[in-house]
Amino acid sequence: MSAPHVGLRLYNTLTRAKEPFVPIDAENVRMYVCGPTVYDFAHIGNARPVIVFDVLYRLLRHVYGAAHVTYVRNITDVDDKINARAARDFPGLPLNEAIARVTEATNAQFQADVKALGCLEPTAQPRATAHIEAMKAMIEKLVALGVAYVAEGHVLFSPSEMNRRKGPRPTPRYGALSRRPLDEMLAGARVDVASYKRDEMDFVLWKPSGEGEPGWPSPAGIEGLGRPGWHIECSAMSMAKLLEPFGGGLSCDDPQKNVFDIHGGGIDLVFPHHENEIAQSCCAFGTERMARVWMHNGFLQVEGKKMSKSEGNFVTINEALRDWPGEVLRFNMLKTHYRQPIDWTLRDLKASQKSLDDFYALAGREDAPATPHESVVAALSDDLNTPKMLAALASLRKQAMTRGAPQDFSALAGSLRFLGFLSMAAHEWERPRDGDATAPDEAALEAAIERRLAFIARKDWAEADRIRDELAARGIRLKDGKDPATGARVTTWEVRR
RNA sequence: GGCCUCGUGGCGGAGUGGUUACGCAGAGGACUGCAAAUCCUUGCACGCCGGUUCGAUUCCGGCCGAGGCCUCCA
Repeated sequence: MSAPHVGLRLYNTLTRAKEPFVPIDAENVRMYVCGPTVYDFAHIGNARPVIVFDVLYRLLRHVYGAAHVTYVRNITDVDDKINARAARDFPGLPLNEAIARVTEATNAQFQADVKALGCLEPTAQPRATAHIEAMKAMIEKLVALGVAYVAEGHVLFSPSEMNRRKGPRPTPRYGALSRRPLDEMLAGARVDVASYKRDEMDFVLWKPSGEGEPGWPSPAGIEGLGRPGWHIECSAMSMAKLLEPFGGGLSCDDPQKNVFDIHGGGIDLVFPHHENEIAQSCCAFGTERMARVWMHNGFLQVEGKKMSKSEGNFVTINEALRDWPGEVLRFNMLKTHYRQPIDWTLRDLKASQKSLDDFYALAGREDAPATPHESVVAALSDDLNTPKMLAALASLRKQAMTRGAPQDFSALAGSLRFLGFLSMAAHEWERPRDGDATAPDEAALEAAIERRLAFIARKDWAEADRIRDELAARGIRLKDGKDPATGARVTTWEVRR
């Protein structure tokens, strides 16, 4: 493995402070990020954590070695929203089949979307439906410990019971992550007051499935079929992928083995989802923490407004990819620090496109390995400061441009590749993408350029400009350059967005 | 009501107790038949009021303002 890295600092929501990152085991750095619920197209807001934690994944691989980082991003494929969607879209099919259609199609779309955004595949992408047994085992453990109880076919977790416990090992206070005292939550609670709950704040670990709902045999003590609550899914899947393969798990008494390094997600998940995950996992394992570092990305607005279907500014990744190369969306996302709110605007997208055009033109032909310059690593090591990283890239660009210096853009190219950019060949980037209705006939275009150059040679400016104007009307901009050796005019073109 | 984040130049967005990133846009220049592109140069800021300090945009307090979460949500 590479040398221990002392510079990485990450903001930890648990402590509300930037802290030096020290992995539990530098040979096995482990990160879990809450993934999508696959019931509909992912929107551009969903893309933010995917891109942000992809950058962190790349950084961790760089620091600790690619073979020493495990990145898990789950797929939630059991959820009442999925059921509703399946019933709506496939009314004629048996529900289980309809659900399978919805989750398969949505997941395939999601995978294609995030790949287009330049994201590496996580080490594992566990599906909830493949980990029902782990969830049940965890639920049974929580019931046995007395922090969860069975009522009317449900299993409920009791935060107040958790806070009453004084075991040999301290568990965190419920509410420690979101910093809200339990009694205050109760006072202002706007949660379902269901008859089977002992307490308003109790949340569901397992619920019974009625006719026409997906179901699995219930945990011990409950008859019939049921399905898991949302929160237990992540506790079980992180256990299955980040604890058990490394010697931890429900049968392991060593608390040290039942904590992983980083847990990420959107800031809206802090409460209740992550609070509940912590409650479940820490009680089940008798640990003080579920993960050492909790990271949360800020929200995204579109043109200054909260994205919503009623506002009509709801943008799916898929739609955005029709208008922009994935790398432009990725670049645009990284212009803002991940904890800040980001305003997604057309204006910024255009600027991002321009920046990438520039990078491709300068460094797109370099075949440098995907190794980041130290200045890029330094910027990212400061809590993923991507704006500072962009300044570092600008500096690399400037250094290479400096008059008299060799035109070596390999540091820039290597850094961009490391960050998931420059994945296309430069000439591919400059050409319109497949399916673009405005894609010109390149042969005809080259011929027109030749004709124009001929007119220029005769100083027939009127005819030469006429050709340029005609092309411009079709959205094609000509750029005249000089061959550095001969001084001859060299004309290139680009499609204006 | 509770918890949290943030207020930096036309815009985006870093950072710092004193020499004020970076990008886009703007201005001037070079180049060009004219443009575009490219290159060079360049103007513009730290919400308000106090305090600490030799000195604060940077630390502390207050105020004003914006946003988020507390319900499914990235």
